[in-house]
Parts: sequence; structure tokens; C-alpha cells
Amino acid sequence: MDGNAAMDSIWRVVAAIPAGRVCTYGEVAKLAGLPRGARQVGRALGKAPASRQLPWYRVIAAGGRIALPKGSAGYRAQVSKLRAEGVVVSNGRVRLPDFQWSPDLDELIWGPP
DNA sequence: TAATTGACCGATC
DNA sequence: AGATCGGCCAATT
Repeated sequence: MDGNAAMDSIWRVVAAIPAGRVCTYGEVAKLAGLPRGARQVGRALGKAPASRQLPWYRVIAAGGRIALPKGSAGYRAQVSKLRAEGVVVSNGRVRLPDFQWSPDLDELIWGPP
């Protein structure tokens, strides 16, 4: 058992990101109740077991940049998965104005599930 | 217990 | 546009 509320909240938020959309670490942290816990998000993702099926690749760094070092295995995997969902990744960055996910805005535009 | 580190962020140079 | 600095917070050494 994890017993870790922070990590659980983070995983819940990340799991709530719809396909074809992305969210920054800072944003995920804020939604999870950790206004300055961007680093915690990264740590939680790194520790997240695969059994969680967590869409970690939908979480990117501020400014739409890929958090992982360019050329790294994780980097390529993230870009590949994002592109597979229709997210345009150019030069290691995502166009945030077009793909950044906001829960409230999303519900307003697309309607709640 | 203190110091280091890290899938970060925002401002500044 | 790219590099650097300081700040934040938690886990690890």
C-alpha cells in the first residue's frame, strides 16, 4: 500500500488528463493540491508502477517542453506516444495554447463526462 | 542530522 | 533563443 496522499492525488490528476491533451508539472501539482510541488509530481511519476497505467507522457515541463533530456529513451517514448494521440510535438516542444488541458475549461467546452 | 539531488518553474542575463 | 540563478519541496545518501 502506498498510504501516500500526495502521490495518490498526483496520480489521480494525471490519470484525469484526456488523450490528445497535455498538462504541465506545475499545473498537475496545483490541481493535486501542491501549489509548489512540481518536483513532487516528477518524483511521483518516476516512482509510479506500470500497473497504475499512468499516462505520464501527457505530463510535460513548463512552456510545453519535454522534461526528459532530448535523445533519451524516455524522451523518445513520450514524443512517440503523444504523437500517437494527435499531439503535435515539434523540436521537442508542444504548442501549449492548442494542447494544454484545463479541467474547468475542458468541462465547459466539451462537457462533463 | 546535514547535505545532496531531482521526469520543475519563473525570472533574468 | 539559449544559458544561468535562485526558489520549492520531498526523498535519499
